[in-house]
Amino acid sequence: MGRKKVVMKRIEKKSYREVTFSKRRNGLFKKAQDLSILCDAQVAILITSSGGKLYSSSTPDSLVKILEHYRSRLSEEAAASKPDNGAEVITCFLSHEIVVECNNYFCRQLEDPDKLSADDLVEWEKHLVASLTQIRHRKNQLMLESIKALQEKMRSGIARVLDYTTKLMYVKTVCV
Amino acid sequence: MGRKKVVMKRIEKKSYREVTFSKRRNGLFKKAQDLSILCDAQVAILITSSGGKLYSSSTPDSLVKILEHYRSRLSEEAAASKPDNGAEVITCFLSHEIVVECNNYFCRQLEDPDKLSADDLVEWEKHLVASLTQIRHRKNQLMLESIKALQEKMRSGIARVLDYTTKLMYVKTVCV
DNA sequence: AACTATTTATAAGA
DNA sequence: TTCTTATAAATAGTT
Repeated sequence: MGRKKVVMKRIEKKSYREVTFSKRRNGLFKKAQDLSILCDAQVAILITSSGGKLYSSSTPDSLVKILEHYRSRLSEEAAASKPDNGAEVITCFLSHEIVVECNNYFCRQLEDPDKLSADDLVEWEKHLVASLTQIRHRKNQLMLESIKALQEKMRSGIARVLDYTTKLMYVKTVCV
Repeated sequence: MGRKKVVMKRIEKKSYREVTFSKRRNGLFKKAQDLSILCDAQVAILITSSGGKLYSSSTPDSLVKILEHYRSRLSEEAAASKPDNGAEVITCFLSHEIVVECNNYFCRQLEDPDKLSADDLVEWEKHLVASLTQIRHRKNQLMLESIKALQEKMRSGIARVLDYTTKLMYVKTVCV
């Protein structure tokens, strides 16, 4: 959008590059805000210039909120019986599992590069979705088991103490 | 840019809103990429739709770095005052982003199969390993914290019971 | 998912 | 730097 069509390539001259950076950065932020208003979405943009300066279109809080939202969605299935740090732990575990699968898949592709077709990508997507479902299911199972085990531990621990106490009190009562 | 000038206000009709969201989201991502190429900048965008779906785009391999940078700043600022939820949130997001990048990477390879060189693969592997290490580290940290918290809970629970028992026994002893 | 009339963004010039 | 303006690019409404 200008007097001439721009070639998509790094602008070599520093002063031109900086002017364009400033203009387009503002344009991007404006478009982000429009999108946010029109479509009722939350948008966060982070930019680092080649000089290392950091620009952001949203307040730090809003970025955290967006990420927070994402996290709560990830662990929403566990929301009902959420222990202190359990959700975070298992969320990270889940991510770990995906990374491992990702890695394995990549290694398999390496062995046979011809296999990297569109059909394979579709399969890969299916695979990811299936894995996610499976992992979420397992995550829930593990969390519930973990919670039950801990509850049981606490209950039996306290029961033992109470039992001991009762006996002790009985003895005391009888003997005193 | 269209048949009519748009009023800057939430689009009420859901189907229109979704179409506009999709169009403008793509537009925003494209502009981000253009900015990145022309001005040699790193750009990361995070969007959550009103439906709660998460979208993100970033210049290759940069979102992780940008978020990492952001996270370290967040931790510095929050270190003195409040416990840092942002770090955890972003750690989880990082994991998500790895999956997205994996996907994106595959897509990029598809477009230009010649690019699938040994060097690229080595770089990618390094990247994955680094992410994995980071996530494992965080996972361990969180698990340890979780275990400590639970141990503390059990200890204090049993301590309360013992304390109560001691008092009860004292009363019994005194009164009987 | 395409198309196209318009609006919007912006490259170059002042 | 900021403004102006010709033109490229994005997209709202339509098909």
